[in-house]
Amino acid sequence: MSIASELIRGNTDMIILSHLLLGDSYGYNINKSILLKTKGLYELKEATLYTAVKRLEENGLINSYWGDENTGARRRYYSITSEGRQAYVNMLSEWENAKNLIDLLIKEDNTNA
Amino acid sequence: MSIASELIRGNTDMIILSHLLLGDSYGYNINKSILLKTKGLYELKEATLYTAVKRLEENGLINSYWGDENTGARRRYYSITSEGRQAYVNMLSEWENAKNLIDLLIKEDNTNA
DNA sequence: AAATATACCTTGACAGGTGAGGTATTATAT
DNA sequence: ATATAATACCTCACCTGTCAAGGTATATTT
Repeated sequence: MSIASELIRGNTDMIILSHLLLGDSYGYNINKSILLKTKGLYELKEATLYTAVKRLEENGLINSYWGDENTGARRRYYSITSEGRQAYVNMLSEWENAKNLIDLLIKEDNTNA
Repeated sequence: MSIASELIRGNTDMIILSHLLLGDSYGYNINKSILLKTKGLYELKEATLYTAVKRLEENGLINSYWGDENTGARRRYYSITSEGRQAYVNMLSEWENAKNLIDLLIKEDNTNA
């Protein structure tokens, strides 16, 4: 696992939920979107992505349904639930707290014991 | 594991190295210092701490030696190596990148596909 | 006909974190 | 005196999220 992944670990669910706030989407598209937004700097590995959406659905944060494409490969679409929206708000808050905590712990002006 | 811990995961080494930049220290003190700096909001679990310093030493980022206390329990002191200093700089940079990447991915103004 | 892109999924292994357990010394409260 | 708490170290089995490697299937491009 790359260093970046090791640090992004634990934020996968929040990232996926954030994407679904904009509208229903499917796995492949979620990943392409991440790749686009980060200009190729980051993408979820497929196994990570499908593990995550499975976990999110089991936890009631998203629902899924098969799309009715006439052409191309079938797609499983995901939509965020109201529990998912609430969980997302909490995750955002936790993420802000974690950032602040870590930054506090690596600050230089330690009037330290 | 608390939610905060899941997000702080992967930053343990950086946090410990940051503390050792201020001078040699020992496990128990590192943890008390973290508790102080965060005003009780966060502390490393003992198992996490001792796993981390073992890993750091195996990787050559810190050295250790037994203190010569006349009283109280024995203490194993740790000092950061030059490799450790270099690794710390890299970790700081990785952390900034990870923060930016995650924040980018949860930003609201997604002109999104 | 072969390669690439789209699109899904599972399994085994790995790494960091942690609960629960252990050892030993010293200080404090009962 | 003695029990409790604080200081200080350590290990092991387990959990969780990640991911390499494998698989299936359709459509498009070379």
